[in-house]
Amino acid sequence: MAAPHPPADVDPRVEALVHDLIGRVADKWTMLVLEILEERGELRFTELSRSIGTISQKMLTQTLRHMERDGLVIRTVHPVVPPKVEYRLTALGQSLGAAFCGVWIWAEQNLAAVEAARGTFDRPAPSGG
Amino acid sequence: MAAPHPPADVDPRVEALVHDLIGRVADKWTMLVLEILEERGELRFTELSRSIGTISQKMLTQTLRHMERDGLVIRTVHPVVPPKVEYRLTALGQSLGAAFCGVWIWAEQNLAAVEAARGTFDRPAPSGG
DNA sequence: TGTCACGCTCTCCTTTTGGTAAGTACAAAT
DNA sequence: ATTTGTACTTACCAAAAGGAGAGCGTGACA
Repeated sequence: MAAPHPPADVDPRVEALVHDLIGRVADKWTMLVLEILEERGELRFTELSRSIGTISQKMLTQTLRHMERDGLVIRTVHPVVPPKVEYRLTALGQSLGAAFCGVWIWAEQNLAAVEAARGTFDRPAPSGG
Repeated sequence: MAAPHPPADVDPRVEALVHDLIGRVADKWTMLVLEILEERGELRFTELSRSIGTISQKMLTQTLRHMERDGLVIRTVHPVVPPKVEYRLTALGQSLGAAFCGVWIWAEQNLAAVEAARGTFDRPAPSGG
């Protein structure tokens, strides 16, 4: 009998690596960049920056570098002045975007439920008085 | 016609809330707890702690409290001594676990690809010399 | 009497995260 | 000569994350 959901890791080394990878990839900024690039195709640095809205240059650069290193995005530098650099997803990046799709959908569908739960939790304990 | 992947948010407020929720829920420890509770059902605090292995008491408590607040886990306190507290997923927690399933699978399937990409990226730039 | 177990909670400390602001290179426009 | 625009990079600083370890309450057990 297999586990119902995650295909049970037989190898603990693999499990550790997967956990590590998840920790790296399940990052707020990474997920945002992934989503935007998936929707809009190829974008320049500042376009990306404006699309996200709240990210600092530093974090965007850092996030994009990590994603490039992990093989999720392709960085194309056009040797012009002023500089022009474009980013787009690799096939790997697209597949990760697709994998996260379920989480986006979950978040959209269950936003109200989470907020309701928080409301209940935060309310001063009704101790039947 | 729906968008191919993430069902395009019409409402920017919803989008912002979703981003916030994602940021909260796509946390390393949350994902680990979710996975373990999904696989093993109801567990006590120390069982959970041992299952994860590398988490500190402080972080486990904190993670579980957040998850409880968000309606992802149920915390059952048995009034015995020494204390006995059990945690299990709510339906909401289970659905989130299912949503993350795709990400676990992606990580398992693409671990090698990511490592290969890193190797290439980290290698001293081959400048055709 | 003393120890142990459990599930915290608290304090102290280090590491990491992330924002702001300034600097850089250079061509075209003014 | 000065300004503008792009895509960074660096230095500095504040806040948050997160680990280590002590303390707590208390009943069973030695």
